[in-house]
Amino acid sequence: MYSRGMGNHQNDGTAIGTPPSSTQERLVTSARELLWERGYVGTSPKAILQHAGVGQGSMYHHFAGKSDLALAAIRRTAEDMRTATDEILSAPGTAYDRVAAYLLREREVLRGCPIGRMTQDRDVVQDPALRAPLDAMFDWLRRRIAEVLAEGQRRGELAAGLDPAATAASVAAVVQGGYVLARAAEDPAPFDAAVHGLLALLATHATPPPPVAP
Amino acid sequence: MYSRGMGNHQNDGTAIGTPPSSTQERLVTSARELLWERGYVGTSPKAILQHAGVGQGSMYHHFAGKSDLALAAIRRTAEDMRTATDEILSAPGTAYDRVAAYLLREREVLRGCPIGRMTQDRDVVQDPALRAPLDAMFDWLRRRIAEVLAEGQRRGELAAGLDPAATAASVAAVVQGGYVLARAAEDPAPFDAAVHGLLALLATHATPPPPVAP
DNA sequence: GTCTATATAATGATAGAC
DNA sequence: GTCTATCATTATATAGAC
Repeated sequence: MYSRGMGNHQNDGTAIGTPPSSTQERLVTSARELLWERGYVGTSPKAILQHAGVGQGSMYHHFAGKSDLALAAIRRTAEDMRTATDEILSAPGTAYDRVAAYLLREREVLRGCPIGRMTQDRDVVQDPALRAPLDAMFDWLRRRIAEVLAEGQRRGELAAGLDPAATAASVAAVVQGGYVLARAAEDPAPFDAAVHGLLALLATHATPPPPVAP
Repeated sequence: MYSRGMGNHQNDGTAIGTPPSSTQERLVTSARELLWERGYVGTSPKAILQHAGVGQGSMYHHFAGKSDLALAAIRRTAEDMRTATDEILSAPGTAYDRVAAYLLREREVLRGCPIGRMTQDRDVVQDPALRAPLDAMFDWLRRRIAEVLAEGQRRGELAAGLDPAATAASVAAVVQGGYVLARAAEDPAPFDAAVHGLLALLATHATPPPPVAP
C-alpha cells in the first residue's frame, strides 16, 4: 500500500536526503516502471495512479491523458539511458575496450531494455510523438558507437576495413536481440553468449589483440 | 466484412484449390495474425472472432479461452518458422553461405519476428505454457546455427578459433535486435546495417574469403 | 491541486437458444 | 457446433466537490 493524503509527510522511498517528489514526479516515475514491466498497452492509467499513490484527478491535472504521461516517461528514460551510455563510451581506453565496456555493462537482462521494449508496442510506434524519442535514442546510440569505432581506426587500434556504421548497428542489435533470447529462455545466458560472440569477432580486428574476453 | 452463417460457402481467401478452412483453423490463423501485429495483451478475443468471422461461442467451444487459443497460434507459428529456417540452413554451400542466406533472407522487417515479439509480452513470458514454444524455438535456432558453424570448422571453411555457440547466439541476436532498431526508426535500414556488419566480421574468418556481401 | 463519483466503451467469459 | 444475449470487471476519461 502507498500512503495517501498525508500532506508533506509523503516520500518516494528514495535515499535519505532526496527531496520529496512532487505528485508530477511520482507519476512519471511510476509510469516509467510500469511501462518497462508491462508495456504501453498493458499499462492502465489506474495502475499508474495506484502505484504512485495519487487519486484519479491528479493525473489529468498534470497530463492530458495516458499518452501524454507516457511521453514524459519515455523521454525521461531515454535521457537517463543516453547519459549513462555516453559515460561508458566516453571513458578512456581503446575503441575495443569502450565497446566491450558497453556490451559487458551490468544489466538487468531479464527485464530487457525499457526503450527497446516500446518498439514492440503498436500504439507507441504508430504515434509519431511517442516513437520520436525511441528513434532519437537508437539513432544516437548507433552514431556514438560508430564514432568510437572510427576513432579507433584513426588511432590504428582497429582494422581500417571495418565499416563503423554497420558494425555499430551490429553492436546495438546484439544487445537488443540478446534481451529477446534471454527472455525467451528466462535465463541471461543467451544474452551473454551473444555479447561474447560479437566481442570475439571484433577482437580479431583490434591491434594489439585485447585479452580474451572474461 | 466477413461472411457469416453461409454454411459450406465460407472460404478463407487463400489460393484456389485450398480446401475451405474449418472454424477452428480460421480462429488459429486470425489469432496468429493479430498476435503478430498487436501482441498478446493487445489482442482481444473479440478482435480475433471478428477477424475470423465467427460468433462469440465458437471460440469457447474449440478453445478453453484466450490463452489456449494463443498457445495453439504460437505453436503453429513457431513450427512454420522452424521449417522455413531449417530449409535455408540445410541448403548446400559453405557455412558462411548458409548463415548469410539466413541473415539476408527476405523479411518483413518492420513487422518484426512473430515469435520474438511474444518475449516482450509479460503475460506470455510469465505463463510457462506460453513461453515454452518461444524457448524451444530460439534454443533450436541457436543450436542449428551452431551446428552449421561447427560443420564449417570441420570442413576447414571457418577459423577453428570461433566459438560456434556464442557466434550462433550473436547471429540470432542481430536478427532480433535488428527488428527493434528498424521499428524504432520506422525504416529497415538499421536492420540491414546490423546484418551486414556481422557478416563482414564473420567473413574475415572464412576461408576462402567470400565475396563482399551485397 | 487533489480528491471522489460517475460515464462510456471494451474485455474476457458464461448461459442457453437453435 | 454455432449463434446471440448477458455479465462482472477493467480501461480511459470527465465532472465537480473540497
